Amino acid sequence: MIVRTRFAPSPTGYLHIGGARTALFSWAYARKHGGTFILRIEDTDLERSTPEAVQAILDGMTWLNLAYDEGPFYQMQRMPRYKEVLAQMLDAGQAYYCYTSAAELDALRESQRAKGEKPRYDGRWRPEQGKTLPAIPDGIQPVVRFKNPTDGVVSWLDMVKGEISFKNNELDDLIIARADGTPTYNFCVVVDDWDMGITHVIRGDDHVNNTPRQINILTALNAKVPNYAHLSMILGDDGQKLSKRHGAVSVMQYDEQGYLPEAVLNYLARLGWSHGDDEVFSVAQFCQWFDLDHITPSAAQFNTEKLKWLNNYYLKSMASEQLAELTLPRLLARGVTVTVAPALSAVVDLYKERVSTLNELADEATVFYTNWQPDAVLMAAQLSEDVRPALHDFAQRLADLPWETAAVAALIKELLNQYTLKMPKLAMPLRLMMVGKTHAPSVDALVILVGKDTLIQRINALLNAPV
RNA sequence: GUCCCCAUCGUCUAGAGGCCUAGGACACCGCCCUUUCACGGCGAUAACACGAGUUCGAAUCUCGUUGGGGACGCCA
Repeated sequence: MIVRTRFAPSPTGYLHIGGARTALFSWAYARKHGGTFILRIEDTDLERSTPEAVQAILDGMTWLNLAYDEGPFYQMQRMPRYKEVLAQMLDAGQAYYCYTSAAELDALRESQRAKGEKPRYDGRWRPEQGKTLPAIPDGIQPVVRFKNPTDGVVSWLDMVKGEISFKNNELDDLIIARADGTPTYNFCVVVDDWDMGITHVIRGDDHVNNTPRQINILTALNAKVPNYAHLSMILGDDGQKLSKRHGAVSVMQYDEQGYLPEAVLNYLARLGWSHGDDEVFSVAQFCQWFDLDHITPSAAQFNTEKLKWLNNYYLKSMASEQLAELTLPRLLARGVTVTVAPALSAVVDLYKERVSTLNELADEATVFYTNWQPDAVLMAAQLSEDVRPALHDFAQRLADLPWETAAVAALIKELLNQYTLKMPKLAMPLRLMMVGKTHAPSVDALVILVGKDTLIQRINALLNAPV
């Protein structure tokens, strides 16, 4: 069997983190089995679907580097096919017209709820042997309903959750075409999965309840029922459900915040799936390891701290030249241009292991390419009188020092000895001068980055400043 | 309300009846490295929701309880 999976988002918003994981798992399953991954846009809801949302989904998948082998297919472009199958089912008596108005349906549901029953269609227009149907009312466009089996059970072996079964008498005759003739979600999915030869439906577990209905329609159509794998949902950092109002951020927002796609992918892969104790792995490795047997059936809480840790890992593993290229646009976005020394790659090299996002990297780098003054209060607190002569000497001797960290370190040691100073006394004012803060990389490395002239000038300015 | 699903450290998870005195990772705490911060190294704290049953033996199987989630649209 050649594996065929699909990702089938509805274009009503951006690609959020849960959708991204569903796409990732579907994609990885196809990759693992040498199969085909299909992108299908479920845009039958004209009210809410937008071209912008389609683009946002495409952008998200591109950023994550999840390429599809077929598609994107748009359901709105498959109308003739749906109508064909609809007509066929009507002919075969597997579906029927229902003239119940929306208002009547509302009333029905309300009374059922009041009685503590599950709201469902009562089958009043369902044709049965020996049953007299109501007279067809004037002025009502009928919907088409699927004639769901009334007894027995529908069950399937879910590849994540195990056996799941529903009694058919719990299911009602769902609407498969609206009064305006357009097909509804559960029907389109069935026809598409069937036509596209989908072998594995990997989707969010909010679809578990749709599955028995889809299986029944598939069976009526004499179509092969695919395998199903229902992924549990992702909860926010606080354990709350992700929603538009609450933290359901677009994957592109992770890009904006400075996360690397490989880190997000790695994080998402480990959220609900595991391969023993492995935590950090490449996409290629993931594709080899991925399976549906090791997916947790329970919901998973998103943990930004761990994502940051992973992002830091990928950041510091990356070649500094490449990292500099990724950081440059973020500096430009801050209005910072990199036209003078030091080379951005050198700055990035020094800072990459101490930041967790590209944005933090850009923030740290800013200080090397802008004009600024160290905070006077901080400086006053760090600069003691006995350090001044040492600083003065330092500036003097910098002038013809070989420009490498070892030489700077040796010079600093020598001055400390000469003036019997402790390292922090000299290092802290220097750090403040060079990067504006005391928590910073080692002084010798910073000296090299800041540059001879700049540093000498800053030391002199400091020493000459009125106290 | 009805149906469906879920339940191991704070979080993500390992775990397929004996390898479990429950392992790893993030976070937190401590120590080491160190000129600060970070990185790195070492270490500590920390969990099988509860109750029955099956079994010589249960985190693992069954049932129940509790708790959580999802679904119940002419949305997808």
